[in-house]
Amino acid sequence: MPNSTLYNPHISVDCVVFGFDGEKLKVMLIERSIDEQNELYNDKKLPGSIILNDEDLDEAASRVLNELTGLKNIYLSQFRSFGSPNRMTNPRDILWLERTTQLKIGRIVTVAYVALIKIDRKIVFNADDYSANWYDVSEISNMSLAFDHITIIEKGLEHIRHQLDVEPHLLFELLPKKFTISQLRILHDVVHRTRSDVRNFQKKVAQMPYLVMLDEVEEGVPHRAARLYKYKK
Amino acid sequence: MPNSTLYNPHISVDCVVFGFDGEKLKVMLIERSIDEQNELYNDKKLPGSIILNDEDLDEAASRVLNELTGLKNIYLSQFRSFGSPNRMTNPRDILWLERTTQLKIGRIVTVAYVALIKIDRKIVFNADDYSANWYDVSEISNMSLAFDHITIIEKGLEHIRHQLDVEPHLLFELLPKKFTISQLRILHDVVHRTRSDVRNFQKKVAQMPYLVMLDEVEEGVPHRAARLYKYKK
DNA sequence: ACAAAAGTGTTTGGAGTACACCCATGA
DNA sequence: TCATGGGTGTACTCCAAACACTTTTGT
Repeated sequence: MPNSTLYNPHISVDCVVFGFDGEKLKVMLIERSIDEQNELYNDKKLPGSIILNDEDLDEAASRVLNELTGLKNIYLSQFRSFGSPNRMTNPRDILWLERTTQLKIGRIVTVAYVALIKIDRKIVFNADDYSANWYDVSEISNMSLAFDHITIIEKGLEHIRHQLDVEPHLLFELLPKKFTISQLRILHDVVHRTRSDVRNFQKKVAQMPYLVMLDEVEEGVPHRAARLYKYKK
Repeated sequence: MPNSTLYNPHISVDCVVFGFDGEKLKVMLIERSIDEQNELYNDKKLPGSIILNDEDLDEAASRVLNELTGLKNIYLSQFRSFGSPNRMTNPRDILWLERTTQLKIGRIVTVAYVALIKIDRKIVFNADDYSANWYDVSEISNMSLAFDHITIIEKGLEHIRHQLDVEPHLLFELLPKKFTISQLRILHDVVHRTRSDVRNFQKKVAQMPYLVMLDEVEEGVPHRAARLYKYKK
């Protein structure tokens, strides 16, 4: 549990963790339960934490992801900070914060990150006192989330879309190690909200030096098996 | 002077303010003098401030710019936060902070903004206890700046270059209300570090719906006067 | 044999790039 | 009249987009 000499209770990090299940773009959220006058209230929040006193922001975000998933070397990129005084106005959020941190909390400015992870990695959700799940990004706007986390997810989505325009190879962070061109195309279309032509896509992909064709095909599909590829450096 | 009930001494904003003098891209820096054991030490810093307790981050950045220049409606965009514990390790910076704020200071996380302003606006630098000047961005790397402000400027420059790729009309924030195509081209080339062809540039510019030709030409030039344009919405 | 997705070329239009000369003005 | 920058058109290349049929494999 947080301790006031270790933690800096004025600054936090939050991670918008994206994944791809083969069809939809997903975000990882943590279930939160608050006992409020004997009523149990459930909602969701982003993975995050207030920072440690001797910790850099990037380190804090890595720590959060590692504590959550057990993974290291996840693509992680800071995209924006949120510090409006009204992000702390919901009494439920204040109550939850003071209970979980055991600290007196004023305004917290949060530094937001996006992370990209391969959903197929066997993720060990550290489920002692919470559980985490994947949700469609399209469902988020109807959900009940803590603080201003809906806004943070929306901005994170915008950011990663821009970033994927600039650095298309980041798509590979979301795919399994071995993948088919269809999977890559579907992912590309999901993030760019387009429907690209199969032939033109093959052409474009053929010019990517970092995409290497393997001597393997997919297995267990009820039709012609597609060739597998991997991302090289 | 800051007062601990008004100010939040854990979070600050810093502004990387860009301007264009017709030839070079400039950054605004504030002169700082520190009296250190009877030696006067001079260096420079970005305009910035710790935030007020009830103030949003964007508001704090606007306030800083307004206090500095007297202007409102300046283009301002948050681009990154800096919170490494070592940004506060120079004893000169700590000394300066505690003297100017009269507060006990631990680590400060700063939220950095870029701003674009028209250098021709008659800026009233609020020069009671400091003075501000424009410096070539190319000179910055050899200068002595407070905290991690060199890094912040470099990242701000990267950010605004990207942003100008995405939103080319932001260039007009740096030009006077009325300008020539040459001025626009030179500015474009300075920020993109290119040398574009005059004819091709005219062609490109002719397709910008928001660029309107005026019935005026520049004055006082020792050669054929160029047509003036303005930026419309 | 059939259902389902894999894989494969050509044409066309628009955008970017390269390139050189005459024009208007002030000194 | 000369020096200085202003203003203009054409040809080529390359990339993006549109578009339909044959192949492979499992059931």
